[in-house]
Amino acid sequence: METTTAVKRLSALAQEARLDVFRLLVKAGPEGRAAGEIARALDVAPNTLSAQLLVLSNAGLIGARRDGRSIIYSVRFDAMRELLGFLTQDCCGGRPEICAPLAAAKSCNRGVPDEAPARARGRR
Amino acid sequence: METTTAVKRLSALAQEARLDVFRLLVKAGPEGRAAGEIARALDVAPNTLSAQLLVLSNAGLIGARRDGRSIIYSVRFDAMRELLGFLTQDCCGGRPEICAPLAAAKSCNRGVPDEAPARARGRR
DNA sequence: TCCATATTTCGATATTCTTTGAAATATGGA
DNA sequence: TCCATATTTCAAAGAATATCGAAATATGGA
Repeated sequence: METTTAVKRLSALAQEARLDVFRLLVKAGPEGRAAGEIARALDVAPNTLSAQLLVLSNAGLIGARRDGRSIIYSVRFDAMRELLGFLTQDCCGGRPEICAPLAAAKSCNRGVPDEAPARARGRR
Repeated sequence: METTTAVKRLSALAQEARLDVFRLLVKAGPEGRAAGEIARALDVAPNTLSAQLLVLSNAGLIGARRDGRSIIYSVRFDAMRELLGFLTQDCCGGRPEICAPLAAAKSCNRGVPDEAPARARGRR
C-alpha cells in the first residue's frame, strides 16, 4: 500500500466522531447500516454524518449501496486489513524480533489458522 | 486502550511527514536516532522536525533520551502494539470469522519477509 | 568563561478540517 | 402528479494544524 493511501486511511480514522462511525459499522458487519440509523444511533446531524461518511468512503474504508430510500454503508474489511498490514510492516520492518510479541496482542490471530476457525477459544 | 488515546495516535501517524519520521525510527530500532540525524535524513528544518517529534511524543508513540548534546528518539513499540491491538479489536470485534484472513496479511507473524518496506512495489 | 553545536520554543501566517443551516436530489407511495 | 422520507450538496464560519524565521535553552569543549 502506498503511504499516501495509508495516510488517507489513518486520517479518516483519526477523529473521534468518525472512529465512532467506523466502529459502529464494524459491529454491524457485512450487512452494514443505513445512514439514517447511524445518525440516530450516534446522535449526529444527517448532513454532518454525510460528511463523515464521505471521508471514510474516500479513504476506501467503507462502501455504500442503495436500498430503496436508504443508503447502506458497510466496512470494506479488505481495506482495513491492508491498513493493518501496512502498519504491521512498518512496525516489524526488518526486525521481526521486536515485533514477535505482537502476535500475542492480536486476539483475532489466536486460534484462527489461515482458513478454518477450528473453534474460538473464549478468551479475550 | 481508550478511544481518545487511539485517536491521538492515529492522528500522529496521519500525516506524511510524521509517518516518515515514525518509519525511519522503526527502522532505527530500539537504539533510536538523534533529532539532527532525522532532520538531515528527511531533509526537514530542525524546528519543523521538533514539532513533528512533539506530536509523536505526545501521542506516546516515541520516547526521547538525551545523549550529550543530542536528543535521541526511539519508537515505543509497546504503544504501537497497543494501537495495532485496538484496531484489530475493532476490526474483529465479536466477528473473528471476518478477520480470520488477517493473519495472512501480517508478515511478521510468520516467516520473515526478506525486504524492508521502504520500497514501493506495485499493488499487492 | 566563551563559543559552537544541538535542539526547542515562540509568534505569526497559511492551510486544512469540521460543522452547520439551507437548499437540492432521489425514491417510494397515495 | 404530489408528498413525505432519506440523504447529499453547497457555502460559510470557526477551529485546529503545519511550517517558518527568529530567539532561547542546554551541553561539551577550549
